[in-house]
Amino acid sequence: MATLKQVAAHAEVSVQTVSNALNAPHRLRPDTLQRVTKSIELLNYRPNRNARSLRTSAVELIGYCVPSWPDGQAHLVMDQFLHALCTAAETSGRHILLFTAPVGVEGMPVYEDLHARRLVDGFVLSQTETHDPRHGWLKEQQIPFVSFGRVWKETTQPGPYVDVDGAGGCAAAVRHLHETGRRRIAFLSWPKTSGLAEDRLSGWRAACRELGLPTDASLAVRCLEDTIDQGARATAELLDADPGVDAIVAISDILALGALRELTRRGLTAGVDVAVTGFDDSPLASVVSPALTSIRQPMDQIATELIDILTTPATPGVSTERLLQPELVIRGSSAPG
Amino acid sequence: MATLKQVAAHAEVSVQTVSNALNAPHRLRPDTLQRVTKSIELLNYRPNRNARSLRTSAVELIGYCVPSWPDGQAHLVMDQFLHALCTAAETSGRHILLFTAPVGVEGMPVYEDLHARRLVDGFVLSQTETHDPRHGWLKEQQIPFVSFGRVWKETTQPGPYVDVDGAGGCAAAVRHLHETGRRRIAFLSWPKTSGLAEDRLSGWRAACRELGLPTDASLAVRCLEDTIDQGARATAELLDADPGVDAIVAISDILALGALRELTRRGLTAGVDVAVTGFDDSPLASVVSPALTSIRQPMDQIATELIDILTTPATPGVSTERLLQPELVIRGSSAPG
DNA sequence: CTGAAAGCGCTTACAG
DNA sequence: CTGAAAGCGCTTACAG
Repeated sequence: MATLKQVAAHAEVSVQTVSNALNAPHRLRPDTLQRVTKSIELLNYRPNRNARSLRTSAVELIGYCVPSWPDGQAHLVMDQFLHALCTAAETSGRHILLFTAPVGVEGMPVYEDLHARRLVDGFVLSQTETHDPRHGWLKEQQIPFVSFGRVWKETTQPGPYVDVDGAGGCAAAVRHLHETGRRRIAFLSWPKTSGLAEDRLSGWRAACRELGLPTDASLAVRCLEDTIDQGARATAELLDADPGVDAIVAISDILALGALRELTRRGLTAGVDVAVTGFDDSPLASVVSPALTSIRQPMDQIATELIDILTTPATPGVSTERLLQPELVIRGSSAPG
Repeated sequence: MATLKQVAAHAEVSVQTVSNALNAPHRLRPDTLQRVTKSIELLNYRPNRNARSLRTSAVELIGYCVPSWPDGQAHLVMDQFLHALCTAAETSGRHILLFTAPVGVEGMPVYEDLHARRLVDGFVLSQTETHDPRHGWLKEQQIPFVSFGRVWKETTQPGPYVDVDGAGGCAAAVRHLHETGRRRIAFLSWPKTSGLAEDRLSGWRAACRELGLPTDASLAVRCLEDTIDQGARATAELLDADPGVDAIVAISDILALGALRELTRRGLTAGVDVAVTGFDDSPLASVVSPALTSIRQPMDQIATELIDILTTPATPGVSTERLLQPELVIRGSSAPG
């Protein structure tokens, strides 16, 4: 493995000059630069990142805690997110370091340790929970971070974030359903304790009101778990109580799949008799039949913004609170043919 | 941020002694050790990993290339795998570094670069393909790696691997179905070009023969894509051609879900009229109704073995080719009630 | 059991 | 535009 020193000897310049050739090429005379570059290639030289990091005290590594899930709960878009995050990090010359940590405040010593030992420069948080304690903790410790997702039920956000406008997404789904002739649109939701659920629900309610559609309490159903069974059961209750329902906006693809199953069981055709939409545009959406209309989070953009915020020094006038618009992907479950 | 030097000054010993307190505590007199330990805690000292790595030229980081998937293809157990891999790495004092790379041999410069710049000590490969070029390339470059999955259609494996006995898993599924009274067991597979598919298929065939069950060519159906639609279509063809089929072993959970859908469509009850099994025990398996019997890969053990092989110096007599047995998780789709 | 010293491979003021 | 030198924070023979 060649070192700076060897390259310098080979090119007959000082190590400083080789370093400059790599990090500030404009400082070299073109002929010197070319000579040095040639030696670098010839010796197949690669700067040792550890030496560099030791000197600059920047490791160009970003920590991300791999979520762990209760049994049967899937994170169907995690591979999309990780891929996007990784790509965005690489575009800025960085990489993602994965780690595990206990949920909540118990996990914070792990974050602190990784940062103190200089394994990472900062963190990307996700799976933000209502009253998530991590953000405030990291802020207090002055450890750099950015959050994918707002901290719900806080008056002010405890740090920079990127998030998707769930209310906007659900409102767009309602408008699409209205345009295609639906007039009694139900909402399949999660428990009230979820800030995420309340956000999305509010989008459904606002859009329905705007369009003069009903928003009876009975049209908004809560599922305790994010499973197909729960989605199917809630749909059954909904249709039993109110046979006039002609569309269902589900807060997740999984619940939407449950709705589709219940429709099939009743001999109804999704997209014809009752329209259904999901959320996340997970791989499942395009794999069922009819394919599921779903609200897609712009993963690449999310990842780019996260890395941008984390790696750009705070600039007055540049907001570090960014709300992105999701995209409604229309398929057969809401628009047959 | 405290340094070794500061801790040494505080404890009134040399830096060497502090270093020993951390890395070889048995070398210190108990009272010295205690004094040093106290100073470490008091100053909240954490060794700088970059300095250590520069000195020892080991970064304790393992590279893993995040797979990217064609649209609609999900990797439903990737989060389980990553979580297990991360945990196993941490148990050995290491971490996972994520990166992206082009598929096949085009990606190799990325691997080489990461290793040359000392961002990682070695690699864990997965998503092994038939005639995968990566293994041989890394071996030639003497870059440490271990593979999750054999390289199919090679006579000898080009390096250490951990894999799951797909044939054994499918054979276990067949035996379970036979025990519960099934006598005409079909197999839902992928194209012949997939070594993985041939392995699993061979287990189905061997177990059927052993039990005196039919293995007609018409009982083994190929699906071109791993989608629910394809699984449903193949199941329809199968049942049309051979109404006597009373069980289906599917090579993936997705295809199994397709089979379940087709059974429902025909008014048949999965687990009663026709038994169905899947592969991977993905989160989907427990989310459908009836829940899906599936062949579970032992992710924690896989991850532990991978990290063990990668971090243990080659020892004569210790095999670095490890084939693990999957576990059949029995649910309603093959055993109602 | 403990200490003084060299060196891992870089970057960066500073001087010429 | 280029070079000599210090130093980032560790580990590790070596000597006492």
